Amino acid sequence: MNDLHIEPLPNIDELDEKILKLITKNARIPFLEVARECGVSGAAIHQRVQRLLNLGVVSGSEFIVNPQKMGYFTCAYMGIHLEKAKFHKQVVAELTKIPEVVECHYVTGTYAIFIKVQTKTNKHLKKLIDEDLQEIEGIASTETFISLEMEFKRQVPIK
Amino acid sequence: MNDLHIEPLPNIDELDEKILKLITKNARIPFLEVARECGVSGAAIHQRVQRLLNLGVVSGSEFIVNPQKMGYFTCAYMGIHLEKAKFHKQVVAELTKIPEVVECHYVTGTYAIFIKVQTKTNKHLKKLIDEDLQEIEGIASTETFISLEMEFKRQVPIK
DNA sequence: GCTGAAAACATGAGTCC
DNA sequence: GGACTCATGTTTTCAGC
Repeated sequence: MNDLHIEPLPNIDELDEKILKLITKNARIPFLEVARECGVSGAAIHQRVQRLLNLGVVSGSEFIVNPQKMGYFTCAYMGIHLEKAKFHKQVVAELTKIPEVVECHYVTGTYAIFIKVQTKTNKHLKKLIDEDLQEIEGIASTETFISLEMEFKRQVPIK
Repeated sequence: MNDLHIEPLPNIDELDEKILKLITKNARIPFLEVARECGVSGAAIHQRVQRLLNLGVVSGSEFIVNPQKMGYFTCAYMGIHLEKAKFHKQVVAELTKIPEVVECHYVTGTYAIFIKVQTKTNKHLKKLIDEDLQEIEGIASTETFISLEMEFKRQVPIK
């Protein structure tokens, strides 16, 4: 995001929506199955998906890892206070280097930065806070909200 | 999660890790390509992925929608205070019905519930707060952190 | 922007260590 | 148990409309 232009939204027709609904639930669904549902050829689906990728409407596909099965049992959100706003960029650069930080947002309000972390245990989280986060130059303080359970997670509504 | 047992972690060997690294970045990568990278047959990859699915190590696959391209320009995190803890379940049930609420966590600390919302505009967010959230029985108050920019997002580290 | 056909790939069954 | 081969159906590409 190096410019402030507002680009017009891509035209998404009903066929695109139908395709999106299917492929956002299962990235490896056979395109022929999508094609049959939509009453067009498999190649048409392939072209549409390619177009949606080119437009940036979909940014790719992922297999979703279950953190718990990988031994990451603690999930937490953290609000970060900075000493000065100008530290923002370098703090984000440092946060990027910590693999347990899985999400990072520039926010307004009480905090300057908001992150999501996944650690193996609560002890691991404590270590991350004390040894990694508090050592980053520019971070004044942090506040932690431990997620005891993720109730649900989904994507933006498609019409 | 209806029981409190701690299950042993699945055994993930180096081949599994190599596979995970590839398919979590691109769910539609040809398994034969993965196979070539790993020096095994395509069927072996297919079997391994199937096993990882059965074990729950991966919970499926998704094409990732870019909210901005769908006209959802405002992203916010919200902390929710409840009048009483016992309202928890019914509040979550109500939140589930609001499609703009894309994530919902049961948390400890300042808030009882923590959510992520995607709305088209700030005005849409205001409307959501005033007309939807504040109307839910059991919600005492909410606090909003608007994300001005998502700096990064990734999955749990795979070794 | 869609179709149809050909080459590359995914998937499942059966087989061999 | 885990990987291989083979057969069938799917994805992907591209010429043609």
